[in-house]
Amino acid sequence: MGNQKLYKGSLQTIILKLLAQNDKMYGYEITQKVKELTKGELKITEGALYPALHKLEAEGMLDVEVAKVGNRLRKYYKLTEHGTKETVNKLAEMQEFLKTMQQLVNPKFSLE
Amino acid sequence: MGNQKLYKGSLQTIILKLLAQNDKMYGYEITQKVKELTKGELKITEGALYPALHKLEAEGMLDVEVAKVGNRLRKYYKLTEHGTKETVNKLAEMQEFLKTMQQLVNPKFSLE
DNA sequence: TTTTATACATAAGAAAATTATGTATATATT
DNA sequence: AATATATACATAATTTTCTTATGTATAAAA
Repeated sequence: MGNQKLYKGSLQTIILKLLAQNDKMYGYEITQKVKELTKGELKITEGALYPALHKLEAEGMLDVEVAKVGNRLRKYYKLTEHGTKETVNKLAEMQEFLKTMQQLVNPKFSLE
Repeated sequence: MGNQKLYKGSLQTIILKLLAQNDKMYGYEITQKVKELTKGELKITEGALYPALHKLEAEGMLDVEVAKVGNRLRKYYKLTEHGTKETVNKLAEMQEFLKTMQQLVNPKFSLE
């Protein structure tokens, strides 16, 4: 996990993708889900997550719904219509980025 | 090219990889090579490149050799022994990052 | 002759994270 | 019963890494 800094710039896309496949999620749940899906490779910190969620909400990509579970509160986030459209774009951009980087760092490329 | 910010954090690795396969290169050459290899997808700006080269040099990853071509100067950079070792690590980290991100954003993943 | 390309560099500012800190409840461990 | 860990939110200070703007200078092309 010395590659945490490579994830810089991809947090928004990760959040949007998770919400696209899970309908609604709350912050803490997102951190746990990412840890699980990446087998501990990526640990989203609260200092990164919450500001990112607030920003996505401010941009109209997410709607919030506060729920009380026991005596503790949760903020459930879900994609707005706009957010759903943007998710498609962000995922396409991510795929292109991954493809380009793969070509750049692929050992085979040195044989050209 | 709305995905320039996804490249944040990967510049060092890109530079090292290019130097691993080209022995020695100068700054401007690197910007052109990246533009060519990525078909214009990624344009490295001077404001990002030169500080990055200076940092790699300060860290003992690169050696510099100044050359005069015509009346203009070039600074050729090449990997040090330490830089060569670090390149291997950085490339491994990059591969792991790409693999993880691929899994995270892969549409198929939503079928689990 | 004026624009574009080559070739370096740095400074100001923005974006996105890390690290540290804070509050509070719930559960597990000793 | 006491303490540590997990759950759940949040923000502030700082750092990293970039973009944008600016500067200098030579060479080639329009």
